[in-house]
Amino acid sequence: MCTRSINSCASCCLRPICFPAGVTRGSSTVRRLNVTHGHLERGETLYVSGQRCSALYALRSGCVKDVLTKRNGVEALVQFCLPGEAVGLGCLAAGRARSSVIAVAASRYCKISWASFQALAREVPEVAYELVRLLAATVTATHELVASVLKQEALARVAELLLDVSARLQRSGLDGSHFRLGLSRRDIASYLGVTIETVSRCFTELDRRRLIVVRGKDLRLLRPADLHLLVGDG
Amino acid sequence: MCTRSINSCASCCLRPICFPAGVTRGSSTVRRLNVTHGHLERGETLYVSGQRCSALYALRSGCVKDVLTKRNGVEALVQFCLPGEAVGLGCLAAGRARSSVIAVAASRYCKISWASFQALAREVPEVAYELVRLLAATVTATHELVASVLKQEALARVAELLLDVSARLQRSGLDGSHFRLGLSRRDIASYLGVTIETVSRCFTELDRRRLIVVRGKDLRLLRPADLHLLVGDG
DNA sequence: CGTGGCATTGAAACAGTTCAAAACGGGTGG
DNA sequence: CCACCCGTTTTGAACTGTTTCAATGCCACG
Repeated sequence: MCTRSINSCASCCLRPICFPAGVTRGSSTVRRLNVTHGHLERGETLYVSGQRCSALYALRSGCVKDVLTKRNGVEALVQFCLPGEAVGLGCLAAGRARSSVIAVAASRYCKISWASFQALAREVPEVAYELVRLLAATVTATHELVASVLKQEALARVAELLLDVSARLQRSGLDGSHFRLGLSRRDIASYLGVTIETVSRCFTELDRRRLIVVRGKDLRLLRPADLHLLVGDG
Repeated sequence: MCTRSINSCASCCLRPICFPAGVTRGSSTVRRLNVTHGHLERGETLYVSGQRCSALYALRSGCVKDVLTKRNGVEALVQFCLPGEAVGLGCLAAGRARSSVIAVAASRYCKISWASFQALAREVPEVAYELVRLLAATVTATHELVASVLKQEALARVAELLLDVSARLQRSGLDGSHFRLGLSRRDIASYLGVTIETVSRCFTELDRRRLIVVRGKDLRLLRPADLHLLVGDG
């Protein structure tokens, strides 16, 4: 991941919004959404916590992380996005971002302003329902991942993360068995709730067991079935 | 909590949907939503995983838990709802529930079918945006709680849970400093990703430190400020 | 008044953290 | 193009918190 790119809207999760099913007006709906494009270099931010922000973003390529800073200054990586995925839907809650979105690799994205979205939704109610569906899916996906991660040991947490990334890449039509994970060990550690040393040891152990091949950030899943076994997905 | 009840729609999180701001048609909108009521005895289910289900639910009283069962049979409590909160919004993603909702105390609820919701949303687009807002708020709240819980030790996790419950009860106009937590130790342990023994020891320890008073499921928060200190909300 | 589920407590085993040091890797400047 | 340097990653060893296993206590219910 994070080096790959989706090359069409076909596998983008905002597709149901840009190209609502049953609306045969061709590209007229997407044109009315005023989709703008942008790109971020590694380390640049899409928006930062506290900033006014109401828009839909979809990642076209690269990888961004969603970082939450607590009052005591502790940072936590709460989410990361791969090509084809929606970014930072949480900011729709208050119109003000509660977390910062930072590129961990050079990235390109699409942006739909909330005003444009509303304008289209007024004429085509289905697009609003699609957004509801997308958000609900985000909720369930988060719940499932958390439930899995929270009650497993470190090795299984790392395996879970890899399988999650793999499945998400495949959903976007990318290679799920061999990818570059832009997140640093620190990012992964924060996301999984363990220390960077533990993450490193887990990668080493999974490699030693021949379940994956680790070469820095380049990863190859050798035996996904055994990884699933490890995380208890039987 | 869980014995209390909200006695009006004023503090219900579906209020913006049932009574959209700016719509002065009085109760006509809520009437068109065909809100139905129901109640559950302790242990009864609102719906179970796999069941067709597309509706908005709001809890009026009691307490329900949202349980996710993995393929290997392991269950995880991914969420629980207090009076005034929306239940199981995740099922809107696929129209089929991926988790089961079970009452941990006798509960009453309101139900709005998806069809009724759509019918109203077609005329009053704002209600769709309100649902989007509600879902987005769920996403951020989940992220914040997970980020907090995942990287803290057991004692802080329990403290975090208590503060979360307290804040949510207050948001619904209920007493946030003295409540009955319907969840069993097993439920809490599952939710926090620790064992029941650890949960028990944490309650004992918080009681010993005079931060809370524990009498079974009846809890009293004595020094919320110190609890916040403990979880790093300084 | 027993019975069974739930909660608490204790002691030993273990996984993960912490602290410290060495190895690696990517970028810069000579 | 190589040497150097900084930040990141890996590895090691001691320590800490959590789990595990086992026993006891408690309360509701039949």
